[in-house]
Amino acid sequence: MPVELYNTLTKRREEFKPMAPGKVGIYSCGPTVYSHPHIGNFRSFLVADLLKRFFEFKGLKVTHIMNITDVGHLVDDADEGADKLEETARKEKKDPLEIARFYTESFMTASKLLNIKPADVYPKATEHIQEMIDMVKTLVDKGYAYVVGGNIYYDVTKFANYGRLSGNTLDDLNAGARIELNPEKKNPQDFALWKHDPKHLQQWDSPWGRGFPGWHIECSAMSSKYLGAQFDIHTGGEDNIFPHHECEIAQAEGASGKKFVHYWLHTRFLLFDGEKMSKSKGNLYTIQELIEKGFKKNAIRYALISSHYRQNYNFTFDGLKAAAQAIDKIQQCVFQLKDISKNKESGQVRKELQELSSNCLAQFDEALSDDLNISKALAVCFDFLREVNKVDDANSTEANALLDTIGKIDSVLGVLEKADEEVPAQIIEMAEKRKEAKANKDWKTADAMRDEITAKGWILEDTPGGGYRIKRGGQD
RNA sequence: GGCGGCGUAGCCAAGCGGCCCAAGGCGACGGUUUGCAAAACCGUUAUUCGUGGGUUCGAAUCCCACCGCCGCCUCCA
Repeated sequence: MPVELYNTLTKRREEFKPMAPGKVGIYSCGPTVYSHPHIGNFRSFLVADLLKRFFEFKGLKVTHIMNITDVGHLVDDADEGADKLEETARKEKKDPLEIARFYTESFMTASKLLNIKPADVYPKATEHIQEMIDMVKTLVDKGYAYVVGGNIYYDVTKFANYGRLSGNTLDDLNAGARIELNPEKKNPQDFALWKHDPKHLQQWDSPWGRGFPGWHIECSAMSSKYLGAQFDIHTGGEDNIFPHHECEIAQAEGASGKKFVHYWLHTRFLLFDGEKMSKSKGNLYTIQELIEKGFKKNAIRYALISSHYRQNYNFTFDGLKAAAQAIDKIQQCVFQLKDISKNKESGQVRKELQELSSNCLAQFDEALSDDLNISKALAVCFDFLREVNKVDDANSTEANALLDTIGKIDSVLGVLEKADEEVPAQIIEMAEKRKEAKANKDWKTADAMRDEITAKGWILEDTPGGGYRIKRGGQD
């Protein structure tokens, strides 16, 4: 089944053809580590994760690179030299690298909580200064860039395709006229490749004196290093389209003379309660904060991946609760199947169940192949679950086969708990007491036990065979 | 000012010319089941897709206008 993806570069859906058969190279714009990444950042990272897991589901070998920006981006294009990382460093009176390390750790922790598969390499900008200098040198040598004092600028008029990704033209950009004129630049749209500013905390030696790299060069340099001058897919948030990715293309293609990236995927912004997320509105939640509020980590993951990546998703606490319910629906089915798998005889897998599984997987594949149509894919998943729940005479072999199918789906979704949650001995004791009371038809004691378990934050459900399932209580 | 996206049930969200009197999830209501619950299953919950026109044998899907929301053009996933 061929995969179709919407390519920002061509502004249409295209069949995905990897450069090397069976292999995919993906570069994702990662976090700038001057603060805790929030749910919006993670939506974009989760889209990359979903894409990667889906390719792996289809049997492709994925090489995934995600950069860690530990050199701050400039706040503006004027010569102020203040950047976010530096700002935080000055405010917290810490070394920029110390800040970067702290927030990188925060990012990694949250990624793990969200069950994001680690990238193969997380290159740090500060560890690739030499690669950036080399690329800048090439651009100067080839005439794409010019030196003014200790600063290097990219001359956008030298790169014919500048604006192709974003749809901007130089004329339109000039009409925007929100750019402060910098007398050093030949054209207002020229962007910095290397900057000189003695006030800057992070400085490196270069052929043009001490300074620091411009905003965009790190991604061009690092992606080329780890994936080659040409690679398959580049992902990021919609805000990256311009100027960041536009400039990346100009740099990489200027330096190599080859087409840089074949497919550009951009994730649309997340809204919170219908509003743009921003610091002033106080709705920039981090993953850790949501977990502290009592929401489950897999519900956060589900909520963030459950709508199409090219659509604004309105993130709400109610949505998070709905997500938790949806996951429990899957989890419940898994629980029943495991129960059957343990307690029933083995046997043949009926043809109709084989077909149920293979149809489900084929439709799931088809849905995601359709530009990652996750809504359709989830619908397939729940339709399958309904059919499975109707089967009341499965043998253990069949249960295992169905579990295997759910496992394959979850290898992409990544929302199921790997192991059954550790239930405290005290709770199990109460559940056993209830079981005994039930056997004696002592409903009063049985109900009291169940209430007590509920009060302790757990939920006890009876199963038809006289057994029970204990699960974590809801959030809030 | 330039470029782009969106508006589908109480909420989230597919569908993008006939299979649609429109998937799926959450919620609600009724039923089966259960000691009672929960879960599961069955059924109900949009004859209608922001509004008004048009094209077409046929439109949620195409065109036009209008209204509303959002994003980018400036650090931002």
